[in-house]
Amino acid sequence: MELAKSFEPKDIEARWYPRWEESGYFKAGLAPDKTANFCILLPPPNVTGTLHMGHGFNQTLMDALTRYHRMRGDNTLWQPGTDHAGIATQIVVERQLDAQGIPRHGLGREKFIEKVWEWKKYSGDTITRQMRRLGTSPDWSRERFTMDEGLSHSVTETFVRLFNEGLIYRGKRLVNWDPKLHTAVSDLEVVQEEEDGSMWHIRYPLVQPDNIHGLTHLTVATTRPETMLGDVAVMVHPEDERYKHLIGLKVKLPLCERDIPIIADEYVDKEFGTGVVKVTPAHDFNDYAVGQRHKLEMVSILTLDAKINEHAPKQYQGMDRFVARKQIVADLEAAGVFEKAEKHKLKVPRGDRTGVVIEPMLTDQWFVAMSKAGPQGKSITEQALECVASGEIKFHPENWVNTYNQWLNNIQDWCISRQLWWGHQIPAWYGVNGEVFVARDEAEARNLADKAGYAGQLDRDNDVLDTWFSSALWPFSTLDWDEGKPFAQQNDFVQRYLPSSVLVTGFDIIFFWVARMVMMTKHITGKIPFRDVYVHGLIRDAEGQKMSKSKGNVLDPIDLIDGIAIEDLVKKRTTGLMNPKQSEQIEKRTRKEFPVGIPAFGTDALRFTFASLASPGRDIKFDMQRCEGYRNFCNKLWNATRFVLMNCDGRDVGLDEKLPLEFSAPDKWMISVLQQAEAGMASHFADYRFDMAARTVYELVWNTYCDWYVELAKVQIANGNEAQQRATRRTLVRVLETILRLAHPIIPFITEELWQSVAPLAGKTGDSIMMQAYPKTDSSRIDQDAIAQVALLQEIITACRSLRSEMNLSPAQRVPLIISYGIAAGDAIALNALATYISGLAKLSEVQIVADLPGGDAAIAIAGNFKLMLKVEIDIAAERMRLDKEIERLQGEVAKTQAKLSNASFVDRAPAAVVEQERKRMEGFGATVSQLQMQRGKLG
RNA sequence: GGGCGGUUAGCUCAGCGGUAGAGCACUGCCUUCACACGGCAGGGGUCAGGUGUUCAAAACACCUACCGCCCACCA
Repeated sequence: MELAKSFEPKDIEARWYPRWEESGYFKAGLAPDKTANFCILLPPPNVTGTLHMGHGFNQTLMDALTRYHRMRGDNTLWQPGTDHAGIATQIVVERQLDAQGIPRHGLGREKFIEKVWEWKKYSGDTITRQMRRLGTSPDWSRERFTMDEGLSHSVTETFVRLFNEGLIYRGKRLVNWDPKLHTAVSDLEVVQEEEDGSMWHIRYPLVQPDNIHGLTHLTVATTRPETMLGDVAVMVHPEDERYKHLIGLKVKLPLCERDIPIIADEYVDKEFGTGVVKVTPAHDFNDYAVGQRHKLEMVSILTLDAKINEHAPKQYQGMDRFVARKQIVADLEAAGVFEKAEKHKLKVPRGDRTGVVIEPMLTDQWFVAMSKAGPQGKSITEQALECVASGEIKFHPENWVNTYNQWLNNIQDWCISRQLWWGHQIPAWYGVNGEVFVARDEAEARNLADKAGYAGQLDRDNDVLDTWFSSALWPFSTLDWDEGKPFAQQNDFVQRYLPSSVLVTGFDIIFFWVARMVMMTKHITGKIPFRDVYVHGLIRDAEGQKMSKSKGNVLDPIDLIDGIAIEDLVKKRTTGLMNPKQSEQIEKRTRKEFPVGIPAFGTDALRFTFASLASPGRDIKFDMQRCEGYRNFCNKLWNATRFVLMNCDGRDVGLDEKLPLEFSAPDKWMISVLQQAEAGMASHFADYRFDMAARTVYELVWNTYCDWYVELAKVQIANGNEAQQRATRRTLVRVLETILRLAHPIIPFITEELWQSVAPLAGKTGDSIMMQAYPKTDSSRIDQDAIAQVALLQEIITACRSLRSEMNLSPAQRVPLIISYGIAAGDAIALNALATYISGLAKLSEVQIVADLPGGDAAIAIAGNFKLMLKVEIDIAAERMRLDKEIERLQGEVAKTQAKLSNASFVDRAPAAVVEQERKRMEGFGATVSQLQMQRGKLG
């Protein structure tokens, strides 16, 4: 069976994935003989559509780890699943219904949820199909969804337990309200953006005359004049000389004609604005706190869709908040109490999903008490901080601990109720008089009600939980944790895989998800959710921009795998836009960036790209050219294998251990470098340095194996005796087989395909590379002598090739080389052993080894202790110049090392090895310079 | 206001105390019997600036400039 001339990934991928999956290779083993466990939780993708590049990146890294540990022989579980993503999914489905002219409310809750489940099926299937295309190897038989029965059970149990522990409570609080979605959102779902606005100065007339300073009014400054309709006081700093005598008096609230008190509060900054602040407790978080302190009334003046309500003067009722703002400013002006408007930059809170301005709104909501001590005597926040402080949970890179701690140390209670339809309905039932019964189901609620002496009707809370509430339970809910049992009595999977080994995630969800998993898992199970948190950067486009539909710069990982024609790409990017006006610009940009579309790179090339981009840092610019480079790399590996098979298949590759083997220095060198690469891979995987792992493989395959070893092996096969040829073929095959296993976690498809042909020649049996042992380094096979010999060989060959190139010799033209070993006659023997290699790789007609170079004009180079002379006609003037240049460069080096060595404190204080190294360098440079100068002298 | 990153070859980025590196791009030569998705040889950098620490700094410390991100209740 012969390999195709170049690597064509498509068929290979289509063939291997189903075979792996059907063979059950992805299944989490519970082999009793395996003691080490490895587990990764897939951050469940939202069922809002399809996977994007970020997922592809994240999943590639996890799959590499999973395959690595599986090959190492660990009991390995990669736990897959998807997230119902409450708000996000509801928005997607609503938008679809909208397009069909069906309003959500018209449909009714039950029907709507049916529609969402239909969508969930579609999206979930798409996601798992995409993951399969990426070659990921999670245990699909354990796939979970956050709204599965089992996981929903965990949600209810957790909610009830936290409620009973007093860690979940309900209350009327000021919360972030999204007037478009009609739901409360958490602090994290609000983004503060700096925008241009105005600061309006408004005069509030004093009710009583000011006998001391003779003021007639107080001027307040506000960025939101419409909220004045809900003002219940104005406040000043208690020590403010301008106003302190007015404290306790009243001002008249313009437009409303209410009298409101002047109060004193330290919160006021005397230097800012006018030093007088209006107080609107129902529509501002600061004012809410002030209101609490001063026991002020709360006047809510907005409806849930942010229109002015009945608590405001008639003329404003029903007006949208921004319309009302304009009207109010105009009315204030007319009333003569408007002083001025100044330009002002302010932070505007917007909903992260809708982009509309968030309104602080007084509503009944459920909260998790973040800082209240639970039954363990500590708050869940304290517990979460301790898990990291104690080192039980480690962040990689470490500095993310700061971010984590900082957030937890400033945390507010978590608003977990959402006024949505899609999600886990809150397990609380209400009596007609406001009685609250939190229970697992209605029967239990009834029971509680009976005990409390309430026999009336029970209505379940309509709200659902924040989607992150169920995500926070992911580490144990997916393992079928049984809330009724202690850890020791939990099932085998919990025993093995809680905590999991590592969480692989982007830094954007440290707060949303990572911290909350730690809090909830620790509180409910007593265990940490994972030992390591590997935090990676976020994939951006080639310009560093976030990829988003509205920017039209989204790339689909599948399009990089299969390729996509430009017309299709344009269509994909311009359909379904929220703002169709962007279409033209997006099309223009897309055509400019991808004039001919995207070629098919294949999964392996994409995965290799992801791995090599995984350097620690924040932004990762995705450059398609890199992908192309790694596609080329795959092709290189493919062709190297082709070469090996052409030379070894059907030949004696040393399978018979009784036959003699004669290993050369290059063979031993290759095996040595392989050991070093194996050690490198182990440490790179341990450190989550996928970039380094990819680089190690790249260099091993391309620079070491292909560029040097294969070329040297050609010489050995052509010139060696039987035992040497056998050893060469054996080394070629076995090193290649090992390389394939080393690379498999990153590039699974090509390595599997090639391994099938290479493995038998290497004496390996097995159905799949993914079930083979991962190569482990054996330092006893590192041969320093061979390494030194090949280094010299490379130096000589490179020097010859440089000379050839400088002489403008055609690669086909074979010329004679003379090497002088000078005074060290012993080196002649070593040289003799290398002569055939030099001749072969430097395209020489012959290699003469002599004590001293003959006279005559020729091209000269120095390598190690040897002088090399190419016997060719030379342009004497050019050769003089070349030598002068080289001498000059080397003299610079000599001067530099000389300066170092003549520095007494360097010689005294630097480690001896460093000094010795410098000395050697200088000697080397010095010797080379004098040799070259001699030659230069001959040229006159 | 607090915190965290970044600034290294034209581009994208490694390196994070001991001779400035890779990939891509660029130049020259080559259809050499694995690979033109290739081979060989090259050009290209006062490692943002400054001050320290050190025998030695791209790397460590401090400061400055610019870029970026996260958190935070200045109306």
